[in-house]
Amino acid sequence: MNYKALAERLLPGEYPPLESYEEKYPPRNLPKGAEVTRLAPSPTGFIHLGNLFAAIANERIAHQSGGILYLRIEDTDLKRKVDGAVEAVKNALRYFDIKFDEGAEIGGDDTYAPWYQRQRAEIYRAFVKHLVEEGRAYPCFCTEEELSALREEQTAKKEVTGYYGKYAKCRNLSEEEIYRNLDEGKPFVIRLKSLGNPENKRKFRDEIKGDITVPENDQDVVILKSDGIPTYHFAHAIDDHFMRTTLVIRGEEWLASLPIHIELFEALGFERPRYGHNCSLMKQDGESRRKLSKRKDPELSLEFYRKEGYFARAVKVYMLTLLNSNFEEWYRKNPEAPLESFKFSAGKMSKSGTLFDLDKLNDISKDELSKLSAEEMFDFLKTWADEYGTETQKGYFVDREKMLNTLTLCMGIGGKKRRKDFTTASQAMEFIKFFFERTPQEDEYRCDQETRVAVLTSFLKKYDPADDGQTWFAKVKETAAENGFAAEMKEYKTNPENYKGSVADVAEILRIATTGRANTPDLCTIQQILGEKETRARIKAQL
RNA sequence: GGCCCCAUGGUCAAGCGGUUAAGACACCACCCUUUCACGGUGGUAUCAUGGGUUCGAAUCCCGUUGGGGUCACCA
Repeated sequence: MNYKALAERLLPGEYPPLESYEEKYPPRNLPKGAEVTRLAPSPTGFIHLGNLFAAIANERIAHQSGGILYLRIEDTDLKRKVDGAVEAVKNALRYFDIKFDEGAEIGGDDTYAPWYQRQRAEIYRAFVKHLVEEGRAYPCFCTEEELSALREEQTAKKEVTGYYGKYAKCRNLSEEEIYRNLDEGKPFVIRLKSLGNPENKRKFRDEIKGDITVPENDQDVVILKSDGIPTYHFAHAIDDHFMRTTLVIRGEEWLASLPIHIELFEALGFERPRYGHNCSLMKQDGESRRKLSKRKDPELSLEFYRKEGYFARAVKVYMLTLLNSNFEEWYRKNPEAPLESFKFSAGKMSKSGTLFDLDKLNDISKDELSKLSAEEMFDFLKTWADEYGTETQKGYFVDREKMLNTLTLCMGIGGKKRRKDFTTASQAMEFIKFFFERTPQEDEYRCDQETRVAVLTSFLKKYDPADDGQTWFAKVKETAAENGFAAEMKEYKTNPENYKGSVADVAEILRIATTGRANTPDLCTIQQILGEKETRARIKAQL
C-alpha cells in the first residue's frame, strides 16, 4: 500500500513540515516547577459547580507554581455551540475570581493561539496526514447504520463494543477498495490504527489517584470526523502538546479514555502531560447519588448561585474545603490570610465522589458575610440588587445613610457578637425588609388573641420613644409581669407552672407585632429607628 | 455486561501497623442571654463484609458486597 499517495488523496495539498509547528509553538520559558494548566470547556455556555470545582484546582496549581492558566474552547462539535457562550463562561468564572493568563478572548500572550479548536484545523490535519503516511491511520467508510448494527451484534454476543480488531472492517480494505470508495465520493472518517492489546496492563501514575493500572487501547478511534474536524481525543493530544500543557486536571469521567490518549501521544511522538483525574461532585438523587449533570441539575449552575446572591468568596472557600481536605484547618488558623497563600496540592484531592452539601455552604456563607463591614455589605448587596433585585429592593439603596445604619444593626456591627442571619444577598434583602415596611406576617403568634391584645395594649401605654435600651427592656418586663408572664427568665425556669410564659414570649409578641417576624435584631433599636409614629401604627394595627 | 475508579458517622473528612478513631456541617440537650441571634459546653453517630499477614490491622494482601464512571463521527 502506498500510504504516501493515500494521504495525499485523503488530505490533498501542501502542509507545513511538522517540525515547523514545534518551532512555532516552542516550549514555554517558565521557571522550573511552573505548571501550565487549562480550562477547556465546550461552548455550550453552561457552567456548573462541578466545572468551578475543577477550575479552582487548575487555577491554584498554575498560579501558585508561577505557571500559566489558559482558556481553550473545544468547539469541534457544532451541535454544542451556543452564541455568547464564551462570554458567559468568562463572566461566571470572573465572578469567582478565576483569572486566565491567556486564551480565547483573554488577551495576553498569543504565541500559542488560536484558542478555538475550529481555527486550528490545519494543524490537526497536518498531523493526521502524517499518521496516514506512516500507516498509523486509515480511512473508514462505514455508515452510521453499519456501525450501530455492529454494536448490536457485539452486544448480542456479549463482546466488547467498538471498532477494533476483527471488527475494524475498513482497516483491512485493499488499496483498490479504498480508491473505489473515494471515487464514488463516499464520506469517510479517519481512524487511528491501534496497536494495543487491552490484555496488557500498564502502570500509570495519576496525580490525584496515585498508581493505577490502565489497559492498552485497541479501539481504532475516529481521529478526524467526516467534516474534516478532529474528535476531542485527537485535538486534546495536539493542543495540549503545542500549548505546552504540563498538567491536565480533569474529571474522572475521562479516566476511561486515558488509554486512547496514551496511544495517541505515543503515535504522535509527543511527550504527554501529567494527568490528575478528580472525583466528580455528586448529587443525592433519591436512594443513590450521581455526578452533577448539566441536563438534570440546572439549579446547580453557576448562574443559579449568582441569582440567589451567593457570596463568591464563600462558594470558593467551600470548594476549597472539598478540594483539599487540609484547607479547612488551615483556614481556621489563618482566617486573615489571602486564600492564595494556602498551599494547594493535587495529591490532597479526594479520590472518591463528594456529595455537594448545601448546609455546609450556607454555614460558610454566613461566616464569610459576617466578616464584612457595612460598606462592603452595602456594595455586595447593591451589585446584586442592580442585576437581580426588584424595583422596591433597588429603592433601599437610595438613602445610603439609612441603608448603612440598617446594615450595621442587622449585622450586629459594634455589638459584642456579629449576627449571622442570612446566607445570600437575596436572603439579606428579605431580612432587612422590615425596616422599610412591615413584612407580611411570616411567623405566627404563639398565644391567643386576648393575650396578644392585652400585652400590646399595656406596652403601648408605657412606650416612650425617648427610652434607652435599659429602660425600654424594664418596661417589657413590667408588661410581662402585668399580664401573667414571668419578668425574669430564671424565675420562669424554676416555676414555669406559675406563669403563662416568660419575658421572652412577651418580647416575641412585640417583635412580631412590630416587624412581622420572630427573628430580628434588637427590637428596641428597631423601634427607635422606625420612630414613634410608625412604631405605634404598626402595633395598633395588630390589636 | 466488559474495563477502570472508589469505600471511616446523615454529610465533608483526619488517620499511613500500636490513637480513648481528630475536626467541621447537620441534629439533640444544656449554659450564657436585655428579647432574636451570636457564642460556649456536652451528646447521639463511623472504620461495608469475609478471609489472610502480623504479637498487634481503619491502616498491608486477596475475595465478596456496595457505590460511581465509561464503553459515539459528544466533549
